[in-house]
Amino acid sequence: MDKLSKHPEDTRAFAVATELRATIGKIKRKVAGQGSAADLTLSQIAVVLRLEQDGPLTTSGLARLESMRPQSMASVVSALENAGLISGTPDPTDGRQTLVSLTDTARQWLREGRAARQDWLTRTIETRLTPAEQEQLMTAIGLLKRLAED
Amino acid sequence: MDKLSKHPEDTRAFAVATELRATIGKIKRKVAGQGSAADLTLSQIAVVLRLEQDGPLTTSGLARLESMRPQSMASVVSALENAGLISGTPDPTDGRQTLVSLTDTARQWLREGRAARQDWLTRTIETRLTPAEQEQLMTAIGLLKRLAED
DNA sequence: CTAATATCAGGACAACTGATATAT
DNA sequence: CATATATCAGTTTTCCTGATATTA
Repeated sequence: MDKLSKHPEDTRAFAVATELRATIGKIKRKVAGQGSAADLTLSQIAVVLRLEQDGPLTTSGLARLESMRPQSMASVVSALENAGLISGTPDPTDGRQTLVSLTDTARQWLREGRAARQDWLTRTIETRLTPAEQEQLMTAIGLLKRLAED
Repeated sequence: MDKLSKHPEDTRAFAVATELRATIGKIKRKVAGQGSAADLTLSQIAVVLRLEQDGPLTTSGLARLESMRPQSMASVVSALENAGLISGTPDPTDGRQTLVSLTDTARQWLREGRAARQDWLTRTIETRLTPAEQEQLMTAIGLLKRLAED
């Protein structure tokens, strides 16, 4: 086979990957630099969102789903617990596990989008992108999620 | 005005922002976890790309363009210098400044996409997205860049 | 005994802030 | 003197690895 010779698709994917890497880095810095939504980190927001979609999970389960070590997830979870957004209850059938779930505070926060107007990223998406472009971006986020799986 | 009442667009932008935050965090961890392209960090790749597009720049100029402190950019620049991808020459007209530019090695690296086939992100984009989806993603990256400016 | 979960301890990295020296 | 650049030093944040206890 000539798998080692140049393929146009290869270079295209490389260009997309390179641009993506550079842009993700910059956005992440921007977001971290601003106060951001209710002062949650990217990982913390990911956990809240995950619990909303999938229901109660253990720390290890969350770690697997978010491509993170259980020890790292533990600190994210404890930060959210201190913020009153999640609470853990021991699993009655398995003494090792602690099931983590959203508090009513967290659900209300999500439902009302309370932090939306103070959130730099939300404001920027609102002001710099047309509604059509916002939908385009949401579709692309679906593609990014696919890349992040496995 | 009723700017404080609920606007459907607000919640939509907030949803996009929340999904984007969560997904960016996960992708960044994935990319950092794998070896990645020639073992450059996201910031380092952003700098190489920036120099390719805009030509030689000072450390402070790069910091401004990438939304980073000059001190932080300095360490990125020195890492790239050690890797032989950029070189700095003192500005003859302004003794304070050092102009940073790409080496031939870096240009060749970009031109050939040499690291493409060992690069996790490139491989994943190739295998998990159709060519049409890759173009869709590239378009969305343009939108993300717009968000990251200013 | 093996596997999975949680947790404690220490470390690496990339960004930050503050302070200082130098050149314009 | 005011401004801009570069750099030194210390800190924070987020994630990592390694080791240990506990439960299934």
